[in-house]
Amino acid sequence: MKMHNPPHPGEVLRQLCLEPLNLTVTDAARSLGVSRKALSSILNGRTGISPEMAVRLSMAFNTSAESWLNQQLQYDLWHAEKSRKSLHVARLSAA
Amino acid sequence: MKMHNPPHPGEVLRQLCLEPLNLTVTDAARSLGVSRKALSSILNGRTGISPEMAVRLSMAFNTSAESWLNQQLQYDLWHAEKSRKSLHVARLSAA
DNA sequence: ACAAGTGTAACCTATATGGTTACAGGCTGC
DNA sequence: GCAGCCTGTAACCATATAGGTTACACTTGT
Repeated sequence: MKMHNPPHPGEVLRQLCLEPLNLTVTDAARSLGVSRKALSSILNGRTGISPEMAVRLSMAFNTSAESWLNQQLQYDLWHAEKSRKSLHVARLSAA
Repeated sequence: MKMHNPPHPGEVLRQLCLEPLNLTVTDAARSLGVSRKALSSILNGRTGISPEMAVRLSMAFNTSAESWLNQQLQYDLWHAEKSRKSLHVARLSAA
């Protein structure tokens, strides 16, 4: 049912990529070709994973770009669903 | 392999939701609770599907918000992959 | 004490979403 | 012909996001 608060992709990135390799934020950012601030912002849940960042992560960690964007999608969607009740939309489909 | 240029979600929206119900852009926008310009911009591939818009579509057409965002993800990712070669990223993982 | 790593604030930029208004073109019916 | 409706879109606005640089304070290890 996927009803639980999905973690921010930044948490996953830190736990699954940086920590196992004992990478510092500074070093990882340098390798990714982004600023230390950009990576820190993701790791601390302040910024989402952009399509370009997903491609960078896939290159550096030999993973799937789609999986990163999918985690971001789940995270964004979960928060968007919280405002579902406040949107006034008329039903147009059959049922 | 999903290697083909994915269609913009706006095309799909028009063909699968508006046309079957004989909905005008004006009427659909009113029902969705957004401006006619916002919907037109999506239908013509100029704007992506935002999380909030995905929830609106799911309410109006009794569909899954996730499916709309997934289509958007595929579309965005396909374009982001095109710049993969121009990004300088150092490999950090094992292989 | 000093160096390294970290989070983050302040500032800049570019881009994206979406609203309102207004216009021009295409139909359709009278 | 003309009125009415639908459409795309331009111009303008506000807001939010992503990312860059610089600088600062804090913590930790040597």
